[in-house]
Amino acid sequence: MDSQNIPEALLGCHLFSELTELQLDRVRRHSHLIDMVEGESLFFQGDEAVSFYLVLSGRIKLYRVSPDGKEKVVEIMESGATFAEALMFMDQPHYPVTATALAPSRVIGINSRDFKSMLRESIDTCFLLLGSMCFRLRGLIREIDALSLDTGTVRTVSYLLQQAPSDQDNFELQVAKSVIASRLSVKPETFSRILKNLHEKKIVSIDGRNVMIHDRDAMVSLCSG
Amino acid sequence: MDSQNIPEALLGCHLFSELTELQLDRVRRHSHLIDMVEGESLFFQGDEAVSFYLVLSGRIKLYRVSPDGKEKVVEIMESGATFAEALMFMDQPHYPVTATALAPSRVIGINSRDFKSMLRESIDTCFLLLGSMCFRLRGLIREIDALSLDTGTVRTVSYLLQQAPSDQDNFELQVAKSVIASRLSVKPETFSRILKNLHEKKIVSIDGRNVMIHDRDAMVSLCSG
DNA sequence: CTAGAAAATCGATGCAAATCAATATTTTTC
DNA sequence: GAAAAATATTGATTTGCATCGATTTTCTAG
Repeated sequence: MDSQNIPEALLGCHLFSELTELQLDRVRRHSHLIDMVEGESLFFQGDEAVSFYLVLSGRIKLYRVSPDGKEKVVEIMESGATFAEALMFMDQPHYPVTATALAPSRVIGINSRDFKSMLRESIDTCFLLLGSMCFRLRGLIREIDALSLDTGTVRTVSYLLQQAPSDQDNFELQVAKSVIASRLSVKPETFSRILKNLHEKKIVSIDGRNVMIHDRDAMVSLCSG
Repeated sequence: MDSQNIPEALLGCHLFSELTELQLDRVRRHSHLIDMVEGESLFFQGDEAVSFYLVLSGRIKLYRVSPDGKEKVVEIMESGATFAEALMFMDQPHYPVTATALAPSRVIGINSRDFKSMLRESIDTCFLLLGSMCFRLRGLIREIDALSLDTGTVRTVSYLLQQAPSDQDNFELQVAKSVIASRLSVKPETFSRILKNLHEKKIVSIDGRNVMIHDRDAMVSLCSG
């Protein structure tokens, strides 16, 4: 894929849906395609934020590292998702997280400065961006809720329910358990024990990355008290 | 204060600083002044979000209630702050928190729908709003950090440092300890014990709502590992 | 296919914070 | 200024999760 194809990829993305052909072309000229191998990092926490990103394929984990080296996965971005676009509006933007590929991935990097100047000509896109930031805010509030009011088990069950296709009880974990554990703010050992416990209670079956939900009702009731 | 004075109050607020006289006037016509007594609620979690708010005086706590009735204070809004403005950009906006006055308070409620339509004519205000949402996002990420990586003691010390005027070691807690405890996601009992512990270590003195910082360095080093 | 590395699991133990229960203190109200 | 109500503190106990160390299982590269 050469950069001529970037506009097509952009077309599929909500955020660019209100742009004119001319504007899209301008975005394209200030974008670059990046192929990443597993383990490769797009940027590190604290780096100056010059671009934001759209995931075309693969999976990128966004995580924070505390002063004493502990890491916490904030989010796992999949195909179609954009990230770091909110930073455009900060005075001195620095990435608040590190972005590392969990699998071979392809992303488009878009120059923030240029995109921002273009935003001035598309109030509709501005509104889309506001909408997506609002959505993200809501997600973070939920996360805070979960961290302060729920136990690790409840967070785990919510995660499984969220991952499970609503009409199917059998599915595969898309990322390593240790990554999920970090995402849920529990240690891998604890995560393992929680899954074992759910297994013993015949609520789910776990076989490697394969998950089988046996008792959805029990899971739902676990989440709501 | 009658509603003629609303524009003046608005002028002091960052969010309205880029509006023309005409636009400000339009905001005024779709705003209403609300006086609240302590304990009165502006809206409840789940209510349809028709307005956003600017605090003129007093103090408003924003908190979430879990299905089993536990409550968690997300934020305490003080004079000059706006809140719920992000919701404007949601499809079916419902307040994600309950807003209750902690003291007699005066707020301005601004109709979201109207303000949003006006935003279309002020891209600068749009950008301000994007900036403030970005700022809020950053705050929430920090909060998640603190909840998943820090202990209650660290969160407490951070809070005290944040509340303390930088040039003064003596200050007063502005809200009830139980509210602060909820804000920090610890039980009141635990908060009390943490303060006692800090006192025993001669790091702070606590006398009722009066706080005296003795060892700022110790506090800073507690926060960074 | 196999060796080495990485990830996941398991058992034992320790610690932070919640819970339950009782008392003390401050604030409000008449 | 006393009684009532709301807040805050203290003590004893339990719970959830982290930690550490040791295996076992799964992945991956040669």
